[in-house]
Amino acid sequence: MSFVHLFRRYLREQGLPVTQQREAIAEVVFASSEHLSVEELETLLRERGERIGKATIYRTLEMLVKSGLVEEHDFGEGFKRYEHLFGQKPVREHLICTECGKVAEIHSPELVRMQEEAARRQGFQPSRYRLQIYGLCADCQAAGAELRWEGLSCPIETIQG
Amino acid sequence: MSFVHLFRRYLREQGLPVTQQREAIAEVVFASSEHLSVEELETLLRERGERIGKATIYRTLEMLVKSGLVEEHDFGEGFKRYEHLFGQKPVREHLICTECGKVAEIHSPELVRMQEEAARRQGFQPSRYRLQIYGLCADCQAAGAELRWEGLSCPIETIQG
DNA sequence: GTAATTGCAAAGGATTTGCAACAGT
DNA sequence: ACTGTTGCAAATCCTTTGCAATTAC
Repeated sequence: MSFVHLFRRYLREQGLPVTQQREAIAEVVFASSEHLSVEELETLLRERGERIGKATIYRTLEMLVKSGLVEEHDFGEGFKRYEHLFGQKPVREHLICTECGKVAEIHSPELVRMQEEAARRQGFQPSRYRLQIYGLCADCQAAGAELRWEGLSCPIETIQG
Repeated sequence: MSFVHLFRRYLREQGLPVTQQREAIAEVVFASSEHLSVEELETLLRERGERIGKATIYRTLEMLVKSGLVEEHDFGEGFKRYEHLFGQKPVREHLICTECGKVAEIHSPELVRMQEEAARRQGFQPSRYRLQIYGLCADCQAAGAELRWEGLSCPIETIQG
């Protein structure tokens, strides 16, 4: 696993021990292309025969995030999810279906460029960003779901126009 | 407070009682142009002489969000913040300083348009969105702060291609 | 009057922390 | 050897929930 190697390098640079647990956690995180919750991570580790305490998982994820190799997400589920930044999809733009909870990704370099510009225009030096678009996925639209504005009509045009 | 009126209307439409507590909470939320936490909201209410339980605050905020008049934010602080959607700034694009925690806003209609397009291109019907850009604000740059990539060099260019 | 809300305190769920035993350098 | 980690359980933080007393309609 070449990405695990990057984490090992990071640990050494920081003078921190490279432990079995840290390697196992990094391997599972880098092997998955999903947005993993701590719960899911624990299950995957157990399936691999590793029995690692939750505290260690949290502590290692914190390091992975600090190292810049992994990113933390919050999709409003009440817990965090983690995703490594290497390999297939260097994307952090998410489409979140308010009906079924499915998360899809967008990849739009122009969007990224425009965001950076907008930030710089305000004297801000951007390092990373996160875009979440809520709405209905194609399937739920087909299934006849309605956007949930239970209240006053308040579509995107009104709010953001 | 004209916005409180909208909330009253929403409650009546839903056949729900308009209580003193609900009005007081709505007044404070609509009177502020900040991103309020429940803690802050409670303090503001107490300063106004209102003594309202946290449970009621949470329950009322849930309704305000459902009504479409208020939006919930999560800046990764471990708790939520709430912001009403009317009045001054119809914006939900945030610049978050990783050094001092300050939150600034962007307003960029082209960005909004481009995001909607990107979503629609994938068959997604967007309703609302949220953009968070992390980095250094102008002040912290001036104060000599460095972007906190404590680990491997991993700037925005590398990650986002 | 009736049905819904309030507020307290207790429960809940995710994450963190203290500390003795243990592993990495 | 020495410093830092692990893992458990307890603690913590935000948020939700149960229920008797209260309020809106």
